[in-house]
Amino acid sequence: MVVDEFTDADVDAIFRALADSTRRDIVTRVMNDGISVSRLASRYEMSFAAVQKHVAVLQAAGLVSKHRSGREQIVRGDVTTIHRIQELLSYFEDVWRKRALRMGDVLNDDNRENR
Amino acid sequence: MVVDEFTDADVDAIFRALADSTRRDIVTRVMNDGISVSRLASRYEMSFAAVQKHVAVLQAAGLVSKHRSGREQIVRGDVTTIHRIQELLSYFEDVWRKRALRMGDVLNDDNRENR
DNA sequence: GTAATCTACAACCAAATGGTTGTAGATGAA
DNA sequence: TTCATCTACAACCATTTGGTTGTAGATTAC
Repeated sequence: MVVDEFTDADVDAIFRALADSTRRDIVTRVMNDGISVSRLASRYEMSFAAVQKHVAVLQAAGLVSKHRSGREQIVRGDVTTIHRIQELLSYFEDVWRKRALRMGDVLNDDNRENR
Repeated sequence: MVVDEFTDADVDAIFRALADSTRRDIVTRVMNDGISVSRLASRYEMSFAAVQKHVAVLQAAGLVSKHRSGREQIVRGDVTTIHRIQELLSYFEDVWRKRALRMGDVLNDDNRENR
């Protein structure tokens, strides 16, 4: 596991969920305020069922949650998980940056400045 | 596209490449110093060809590069792309954190047109 | 030279993915 | 009640993914 709270499978699911532009779009859309699945679906050129599946993938990854409101199902960004994912992304930034720096130490200055 | 330099397909490939614990492990391993594909393969319980494919996925996403050294192929973290990906991850952190702001401005490029 | 090692790549396979259509159950509106 | 809307979910399909084995080409070691 990478960060305390996440298992490898969790991280897989999160990155997997983000590896689709429609799903990335959905996540940012529902961060403002909740949007019903049907309203969401009307904005994409695919079937309602397809959007339903995308939402399910995001939900399984913990990026969004759903709650009923009458006959509608409201999708919204799951703030707590989003925050944990921010930490996850920061973690990877850290690992890469530190490792890259360590590699820079090994190399000479010319190589460092080549970028 | 989400960040200037990346197309949607680029971002797809990057997140997709990271959605596998073996590949995440490879990325962090080769950040220190380059490792040959065979040496890399010896550390995982899968065939050489399988590791070869994982490296190919990472390479296609721009996360690592390969260069020949004799009969070996050395895999190393592509520092410039890694840096751009750090910016990408920061971008998503920003978008999510500032979710109270108008979303249309932030993600217009990523949007399909509504009807 | 021959043998061992490293890589590339094709062919194949099972499972997952991303889409579709169709059917059925709740719920709200008239 | 009746009808329209929203959702859930199954079945199906094509493509991709992640793995395998096998073969062949370079390169190094002896």
